[in-house]
Amino acid sequence: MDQLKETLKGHHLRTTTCREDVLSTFITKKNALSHGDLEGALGENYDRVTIYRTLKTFLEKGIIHKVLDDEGLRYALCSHNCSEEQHQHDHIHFKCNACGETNCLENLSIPAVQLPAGYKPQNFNLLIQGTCPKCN
Amino acid sequence: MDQLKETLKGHHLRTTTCREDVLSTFITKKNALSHGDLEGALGENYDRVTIYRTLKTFLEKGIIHKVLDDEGLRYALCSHNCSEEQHQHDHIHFKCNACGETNCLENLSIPAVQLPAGYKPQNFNLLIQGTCPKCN
DNA sequence: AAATATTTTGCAACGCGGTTGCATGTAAGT
DNA sequence: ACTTACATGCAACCGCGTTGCAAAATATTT
Repeated sequence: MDQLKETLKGHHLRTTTCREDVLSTFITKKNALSHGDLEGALGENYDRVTIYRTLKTFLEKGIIHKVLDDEGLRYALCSHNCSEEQHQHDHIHFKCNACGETNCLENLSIPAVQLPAGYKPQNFNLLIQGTCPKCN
Repeated sequence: MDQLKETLKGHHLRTTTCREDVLSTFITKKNALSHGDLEGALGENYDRVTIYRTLKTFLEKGIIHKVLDDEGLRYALCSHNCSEEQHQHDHIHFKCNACGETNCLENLSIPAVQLPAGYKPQNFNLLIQGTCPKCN
């Protein structure tokens, strides 16, 4: 059975060509994508709104996660298989100021931070900006 | 001489009532503010556009900085006197999921992260979400 | 294989956040 | 007080994202 269909079914989603194409785009381009990126790649075939809705359902089902950015929202594949119930919440992303790409740094964990008394942290989001290996 | 006027002059800005009021709002409310927050507080007196432009100039002059958020852009006062040339770039912000407030954690420094080879970091932005002391 | 129930898509329209152009008003230097 | 340079208000506009609804596609049942 097709890999894409399998992933969609695993998250209790009907397989449609739009969902397959969006998922496929996330897999081949590995960096974080904005709605505009996807519209640029697939906009000929699908309506803007459909892409928005696809992103929304993928978010809800735990297939992708939001990526914080200083200039707009992006999305990236969840590494460990997240589901609707359980979600891996800590992320480190690196944004290259030269090429503009944002990538997840999967294997890093966020070091402990000494919070002042009374603060109860639930999840962490670290955005590091600089120059990536390709642009050095 | 007035504190507000002095700060504005220090950053080479003309003193206008709008700038004084926006700056004053940032000082009294201590948390990060969105444009909407400011419009709610001062909207009777000033045009939306003027508030946008005030935020933009404050950003450029180093009086405030952007605060990343999962649902929209906010701004907060720069702690150490930043200027147009020099800017303190590392920030830790805590967003309370209960009351919705976002605050800068000024005295913390971001712990070192072991980046893969080739990545050259320039600045760090850490967003921690959870529950703040007031909402515990 | 055909019929049904359910979900997804496309289209149009809308709302919100933010920006730009331009004429008027205001602050600061002489 | 006069002048110059900058700041404001207004109107219009753009882009991102959402919603309602009818038509199309998917999955399920017989």
